[in-house]
Amino acid sequence: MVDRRVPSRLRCDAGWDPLPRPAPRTVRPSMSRFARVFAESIAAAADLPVDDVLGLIGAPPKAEMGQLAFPCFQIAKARHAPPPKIAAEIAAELSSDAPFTAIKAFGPYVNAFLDGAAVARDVLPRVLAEGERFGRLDLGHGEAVVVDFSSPNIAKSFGIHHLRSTVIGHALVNLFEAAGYAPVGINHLGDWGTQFGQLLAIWKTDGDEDALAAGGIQYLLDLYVKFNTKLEGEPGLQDEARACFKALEDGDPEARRLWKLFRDVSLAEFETSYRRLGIDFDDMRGESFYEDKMPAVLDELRRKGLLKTSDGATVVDLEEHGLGAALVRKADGSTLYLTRDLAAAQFRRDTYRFVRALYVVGGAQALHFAQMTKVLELLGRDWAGAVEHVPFGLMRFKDRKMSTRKGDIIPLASVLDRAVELAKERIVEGAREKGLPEPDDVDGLAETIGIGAVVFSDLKNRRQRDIVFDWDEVLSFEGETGPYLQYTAARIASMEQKSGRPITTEVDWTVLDGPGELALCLALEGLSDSLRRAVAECEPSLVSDKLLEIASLFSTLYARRDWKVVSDDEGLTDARMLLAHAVRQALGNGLGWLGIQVPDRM
RNA sequence: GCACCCGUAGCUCAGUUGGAUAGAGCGCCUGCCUCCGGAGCAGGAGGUCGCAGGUUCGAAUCCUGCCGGGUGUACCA
Repeated sequence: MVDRRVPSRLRCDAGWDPLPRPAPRTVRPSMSRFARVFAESIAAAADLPVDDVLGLIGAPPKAEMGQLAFPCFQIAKARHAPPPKIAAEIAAELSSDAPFTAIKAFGPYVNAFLDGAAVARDVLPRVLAEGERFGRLDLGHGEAVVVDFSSPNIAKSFGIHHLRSTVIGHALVNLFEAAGYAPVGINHLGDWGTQFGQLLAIWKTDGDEDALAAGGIQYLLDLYVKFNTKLEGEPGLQDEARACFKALEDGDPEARRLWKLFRDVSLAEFETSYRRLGIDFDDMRGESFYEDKMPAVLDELRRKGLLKTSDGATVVDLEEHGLGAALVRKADGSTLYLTRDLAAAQFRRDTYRFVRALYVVGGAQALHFAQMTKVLELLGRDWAGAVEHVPFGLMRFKDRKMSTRKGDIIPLASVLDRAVELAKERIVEGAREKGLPEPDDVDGLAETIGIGAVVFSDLKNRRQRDIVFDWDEVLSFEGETGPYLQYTAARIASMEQKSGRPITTEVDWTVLDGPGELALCLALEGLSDSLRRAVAECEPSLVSDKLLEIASLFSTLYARRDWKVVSDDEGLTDARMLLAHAVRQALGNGLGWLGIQVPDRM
């Protein structure tokens, strides 16, 4: 079975070096187009390569110090002069033409002040024109990237611990799509393996098809727990399980029938959760699909002299690479998940011709993927470097230790249900308090908001961190949460409806030259850069951060007494409405990439 | 033992391709609904960036060694 999250207990004497990472995906953390203009003029003034300058440009700590900064320490050192002196000299040579209003030295830095009107005139029409395409990139040129994610075990319930792989993987699929790749979302279902034998073994004594039909996956889970309980007093049961799995492998009709039944029952429940999360896989092959493709892999390994026998088992010795021994066949002749993953990797390569193959799987399995990549390398696959484990931290639980063997899991559905329930209460309450009519589709809205909260609570964290599951945090709608972002967008949608004026770019840009508007336009401009970094690092939280920044900057403006979007001044209204609309567009696009819907009211 | 991940405010986390006085959210305290939706906004208190060295004009960021937590380390997946 392939449950990617279940801890493994392989043994390996030596440690291992992480494989060299594939070539860097990006060259520079490119900045806005304005940074480039700034860099070009500095490069000319100081006689330096533009790219070197661009790499050094950053943002000053405060808005009063401008929007772009160039530190002079390095050239000062090369030219044996004090940095402030160099900065002053460069600043003196630069003219502050548009889009800059001023360029001046601040100690050892040369800082540029951008013209808010010029920035707005540049950014906002693009947002309007590009609409849903705003922020997207063409880094991938339509090349295929396969993303293996979620990959739950059949016959076990879909727990909260599956959330991480599922939402991170889903976000990555969308992010790669937005960056111009052709992603293929793959759900590598754990529908094969020795644990199926356990289920079949306990079924013999305790199985009941009516109960299965009624209880669904919960019943299978109960059986699984029952097996483990019974095993303690009856060790022979393990052999029985092995025999059952053997029968399944050999095509015993009754075993196959039951296996298919278990599979269908489980899939039905998984589909419900996937549908709620808006996830649609491109490829749902289970491990069973690769059964007949493993002999070819083993054959090739043997032909290339990579196999060794060790204690009856067949292994690829990776000791010299610090990766221990990779087991590809057990002493009893049956295969392991490494063997299946090797067959699957080859199949994916043949089928999709990917340029990157991602595995969104917990960090606990780093060794497995390192071994897999190394074996592919030894087999001479020139695409081995494209195989990439995208690890994420463990989900732990606040109060208690969770044990799948005892059936002690929090079903994902119950977390979603609770979030949706709270969202519904909030909507109804909110409508009453504000004297607004209750929305037509309260349940649909609650679903969008509740699920948005759960999904974002995961995606705002950097992938590799372990996260502690905390109901209060996952179900929070305030602060840095999905509902906060949705709410910001919903308020704007509501204004657009009320104003009744069409969004236009025929506006007086000078009314948008305040520091708040400028910061906001630069944040909007930065959305695609967050996307660039997110796909380079397989890190959705980079987009989450940018969205929070955009929403927060807009909310600050919005809350000001002296800053109303809709006013008697039609010119001002049109300009601010365009800005607000751009914010809504950016939030909608970014949240969409993260797999979160945006309602137009809440 | 060895390897990998993590260690930043009371809590949850940004910041980690070296750059200016280390930033948010939650919680706590103070304000803000005659005015576009308060799921919001503003302000305050709160920090030896795990510890100790080192490199550097400059270190939360890079290097070394420790400490703490997590994970992995051959017939489960």
